[in-house]
Amino acid sequence: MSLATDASDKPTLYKRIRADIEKRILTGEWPPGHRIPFEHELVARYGCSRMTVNKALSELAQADLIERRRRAGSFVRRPQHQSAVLKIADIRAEITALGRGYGYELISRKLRAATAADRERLGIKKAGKVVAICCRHSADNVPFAVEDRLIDLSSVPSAATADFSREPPGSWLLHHVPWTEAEHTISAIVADDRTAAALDIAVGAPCLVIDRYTWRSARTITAVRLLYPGDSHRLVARFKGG
Amino acid sequence: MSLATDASDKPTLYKRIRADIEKRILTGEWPPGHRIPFEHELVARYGCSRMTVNKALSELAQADLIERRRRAGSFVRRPQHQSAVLKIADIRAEITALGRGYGYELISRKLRAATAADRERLGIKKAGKVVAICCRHSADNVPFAVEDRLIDLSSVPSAATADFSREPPGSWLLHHVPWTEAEHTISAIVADDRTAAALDIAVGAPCLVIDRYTWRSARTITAVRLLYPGDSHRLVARFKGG
DNA sequence: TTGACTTATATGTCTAGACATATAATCGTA
DNA sequence: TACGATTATATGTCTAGACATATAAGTCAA
Repeated sequence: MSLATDASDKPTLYKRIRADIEKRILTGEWPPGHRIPFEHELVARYGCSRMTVNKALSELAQADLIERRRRAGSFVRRPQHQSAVLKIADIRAEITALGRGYGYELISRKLRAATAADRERLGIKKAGKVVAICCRHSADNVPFAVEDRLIDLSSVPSAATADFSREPPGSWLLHHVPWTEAEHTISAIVADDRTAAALDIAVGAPCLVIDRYTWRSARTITAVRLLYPGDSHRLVARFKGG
Repeated sequence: MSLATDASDKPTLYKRIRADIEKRILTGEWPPGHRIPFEHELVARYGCSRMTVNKALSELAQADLIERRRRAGSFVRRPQHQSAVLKIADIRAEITALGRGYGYELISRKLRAATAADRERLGIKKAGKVVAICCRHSADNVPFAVEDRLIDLSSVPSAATADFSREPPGSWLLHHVPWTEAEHTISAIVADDRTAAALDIAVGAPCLVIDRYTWRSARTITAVRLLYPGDSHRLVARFKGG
């Protein structure tokens, strides 16, 4: 998410070249398929060495804004409408970023041998221990989301002794577990009795559901289901053609 | 030392350096916060010039895998909170990809001067004409989603004469409008009478809502609201660190 | 017309330097 | 001890070249 045309920092030459081209692409002046000037033409125009131009173009290519073809030149890529970047922030960070007071409440925490249901949810086969956590996040004392999480202790042994009564498990994991892969499934349900009570909404009110499975090198770390009041919470996925 | 994961294509040196580092990060060998070797150390290890090492590190920085700090060195970044790639395919393509029969039905199409509500929805101030479209997508003759769309004709004049009785507006726009930015907002509602009838579900059943605003260079092109039956449709967002 | 061969050329990668600049560390002083 | 000035150093940017390589385009023969 990097190439914003930042006017704040002093622009170096290659950044200016990159920004110039980016602007022409984004405004539609150079539509998809358009051949952008050859490196040697840009060298002449900006009066710099080829490496400088090359760096600008390489970054645009890495960002999928242009496509470079040997002997043929560099071309503006077609927008790829089928993907968008969905930012799902850590809930505490999300609420804090909104300038609202973050509240956290641990509802239950159980350490147990994985049941058949646990194993299925985590996609693991061997027996082992898990931590099951249920908690609630609130913003300015209004329920924001309820979280139902399972952590595989064989993947994250230190979660057994972590103090989740103060720190939300999501934040803790973010700081204790290195790079991961994850899959999110987003759906909608209507609130049942228990959910309605936890979120302080009416039974039958819509809820947004995010199921997230996180793993590292083919090993499931945690499975979590987040329930948000559907009419008040919104997930925003920003997309920039590419 | 490092084994090439793919022996098929000949890896260049800077790509090998980048891959070596990336691997150590992804496996957790170099956890978040870990300082990776200085450029001059990598220069010594790989026996190349500093520019070659610099190119590898710059790309890793552009991909947000590492953070570079002057005088201090380069450090492994924390996983990007939870940014995920959300695949929102063109609905026709999505249904076809599932091997199901795609059905499309134009419910209404109106060309009108933008009302105050239209202008607010599109975020435009000046008066102008818009096309309002309501349509339904189905898979194997089962309602899949209803679409409620507004297109700003001052941005896309050709939409006035496009034939939306055969081709869904989403597909049409994809092929006729160049580079865009978009923002998706995902929420949940319960079906009202009209929605329930259109989707052939019960009143009060949960629905997943996607509101998408598409613009080009600060100019809104189209605003669309898609309603899916919440218990049958799911959005999947896959995420991979880096 | 078609296929095989040749050539021209734009990009891909790399070098061995250079100076700029932000800042972590150190040192000196109040 | 606290704070301001100095220094050392890693990264940031850039140059003027070099050779490699994929491939569009042209050439020629069957």
